[in-house]
Amino acid sequence: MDTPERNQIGTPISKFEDSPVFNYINSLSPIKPVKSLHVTQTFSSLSFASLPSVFTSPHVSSHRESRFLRRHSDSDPSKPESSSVNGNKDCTNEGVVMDAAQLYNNPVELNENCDQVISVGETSVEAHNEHSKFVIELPRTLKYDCGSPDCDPTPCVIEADCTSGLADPSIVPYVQEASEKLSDDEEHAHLQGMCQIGQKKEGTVCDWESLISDAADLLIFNSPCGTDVFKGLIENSLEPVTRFCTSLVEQFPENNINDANEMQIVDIVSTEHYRTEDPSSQPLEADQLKEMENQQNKFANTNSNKGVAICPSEIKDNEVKACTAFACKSDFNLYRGIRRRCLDFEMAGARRKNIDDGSNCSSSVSQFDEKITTNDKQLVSIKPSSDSSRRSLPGIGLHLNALATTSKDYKIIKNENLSSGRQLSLPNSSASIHSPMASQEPLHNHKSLIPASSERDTDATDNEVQLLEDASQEPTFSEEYNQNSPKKKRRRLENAGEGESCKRCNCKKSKCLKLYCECFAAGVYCIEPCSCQDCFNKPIHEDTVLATRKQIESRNPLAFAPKVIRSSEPVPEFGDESNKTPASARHKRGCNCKKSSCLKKYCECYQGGVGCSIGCRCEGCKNAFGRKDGSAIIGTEVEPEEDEPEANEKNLVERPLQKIEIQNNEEQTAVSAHPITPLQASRPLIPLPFSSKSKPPRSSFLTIASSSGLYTGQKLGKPNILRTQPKFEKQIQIVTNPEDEMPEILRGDCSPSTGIKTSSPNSKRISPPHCNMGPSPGRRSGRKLILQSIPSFPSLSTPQSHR
DNA sequence: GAGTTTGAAACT
DNA sequence: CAGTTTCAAACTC
Repeated sequence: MDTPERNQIGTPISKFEDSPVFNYINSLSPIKPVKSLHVTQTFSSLSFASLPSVFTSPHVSSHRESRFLRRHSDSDPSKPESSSVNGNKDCTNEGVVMDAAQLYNNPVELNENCDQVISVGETSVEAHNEHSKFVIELPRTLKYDCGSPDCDPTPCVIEADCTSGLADPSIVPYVQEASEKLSDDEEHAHLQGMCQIGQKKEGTVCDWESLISDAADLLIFNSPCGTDVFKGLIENSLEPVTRFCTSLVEQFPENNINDANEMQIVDIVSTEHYRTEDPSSQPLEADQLKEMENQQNKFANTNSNKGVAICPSEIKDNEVKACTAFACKSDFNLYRGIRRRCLDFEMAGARRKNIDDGSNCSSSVSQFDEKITTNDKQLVSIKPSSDSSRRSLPGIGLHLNALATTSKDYKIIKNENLSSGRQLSLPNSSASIHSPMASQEPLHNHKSLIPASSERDTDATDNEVQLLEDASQEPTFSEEYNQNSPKKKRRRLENAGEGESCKRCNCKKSKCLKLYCECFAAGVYCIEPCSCQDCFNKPIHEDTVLATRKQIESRNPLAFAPKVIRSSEPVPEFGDESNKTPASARHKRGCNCKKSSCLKKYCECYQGGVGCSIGCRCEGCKNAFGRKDGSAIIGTEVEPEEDEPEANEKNLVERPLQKIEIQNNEEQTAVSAHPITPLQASRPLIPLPFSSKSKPPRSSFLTIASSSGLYTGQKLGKPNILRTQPKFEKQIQIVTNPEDEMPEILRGDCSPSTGIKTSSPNSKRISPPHCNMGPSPGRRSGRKLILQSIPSFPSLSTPQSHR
């Protein structure tokens, strides 16, 4: 896959185009393969190398051009572009797309990137090469500068999205408040900018198509909703997306009520996603969603005329996505997972800073949190009132796992199991903004929610509401949750096992402040299901947690990085091995098993669903996923349960991209419904291999996948922030192909299982800090992009994959 | 449910 | 860096 891919890239796109699947996909959505490619690229921004390749491929370029051309043409007629204005618009539109991708990589950057994006978009029409540049540039911009002047306007998009995330009617007021509270004018400026942009957008009806197309892309990325959902959602969501900015702008200044309505509508969209993802999700939401849908339909009709978009729904949903915004529902989970870990602590720290500093970022972050919280409340009980309390909550700093990030996720989480969900969210404003991580913060707030939900998925709604309320009232809610006896927790975990990857810890001596603690290692706060004793891994002890984290990180910067790294590309070093070993992913440091033969979960490699690599020091390795010696598991050696997954993965890897793409599309569509893919991609990776039996991999493993978006996968089972691998796994087994496909994409990023091997198992090197995203430059990045960005669109993936 | 095994994490 | 201890999950009964 690796080396050949690029070469293949050169292969005529026609191949794919010709494929029935490709045609089918095209027919399904307005989105053109080009876009998907584009998007993916953007997402993959992380991987620079890959991008170029993409660009190089005629296929991609052509698509892009077509896409951009359309936009421009559309936009142009409708609106005479004033450079600045148009730029903003473009940014918003493209920015959205970009955002999704970026979000993964660097949510924060998105804002800044907007300008670039805009330029890119324009340039793209002229020359795709520029796009490549653009993509490349993104990473550069990654470092978020709150102060960056350029960013302010464009960034608004992202921020707006985030704020829009507040979209929930209840949230709106909060958002406004937050905006008001924001010490920095910048945020206001952003909001205003967004508003302006949104207005501009409104002004241009023509833009809709372009927007829609963009939105479609976004949608795709965001949620791989089932085809049905996808169609419907896309239509709805797209509009909302485009509207999104405008609505936000307008709404803020104008009426909350109106906004609320719109927001609801938007929410509906998001909720739909949730539904798709987790049917079991909160009943309340379901009802609400229905209502929302109805309203939405009405609203859409009315709005369509107005031209005002209400993307808030997406925003809302995306909140978790938060920043990632629309992008990638499917992906969000994965990305989250990945980032989550890396970011979590950092974010937390950042967050603190923000809080302390009261910097703009912080404000924004806080807003997110609040918004999120509000959303959650709404979701659960729809009680905004608690916000104030939450704000006061000390623990805010911790971010929930990325998983929970999106509002959807929240819902899901609630439904599924929050247990895993709570990550220590990063407080950083940037973080919040950035990625799903941002959403995580909210999670933190949601902690109460999470725990409740975690335990009782089914009952979640009522309980959740109460919990939420309680939480709002009591800062320490998390502790309360812990009440459960450890055994119970374990049981839960076990039971949840499938759905919740999130296992909860049972620490007795570590106070949950060491890596021994799965929760802590995963960057998540301990919750109810945890049976830990003397736990300090709670929002209440945020400071302690952060300090400890820093300490640990100082010792080992990668301590919180995902243990299993899956790269689409084979790691250069391990190239040979990669070939040998079937598993695409590798354990960061490699295992050291001596008695388990790497056939039990004692083995982190096995647990992670990855094969052992050269880096492993294991003795008598029989890892079903891939032996240290290089014997591939692929077909032959597999353990019954695991084997299948692996085989699938392998197959997937080897399978023609087309298939994968197709599947991906399906999955996406389905995925929207099923978080699975994302999750899988993210955490699930590891878990996947495990049979349904296999418990969800530990957080650490999950991390990679999870961080990224892992979560998505969880939808299937339970959305918990951390992982709901079990379901995931099941799905995987069932749908092996689809998953694999997704995973590949994901893998490219992180997923352990299929990904081509990337990281060397051996040493820690693995995940760079960015880590999650795309550890290795070059191809990986490319793939990652694909996966993350939009797994969905085949076209994208296929071309690359063929490469 | 209790106890054992295992290997990572932490410590020296 | 290597060896030892600590720890909690995974596993067994």
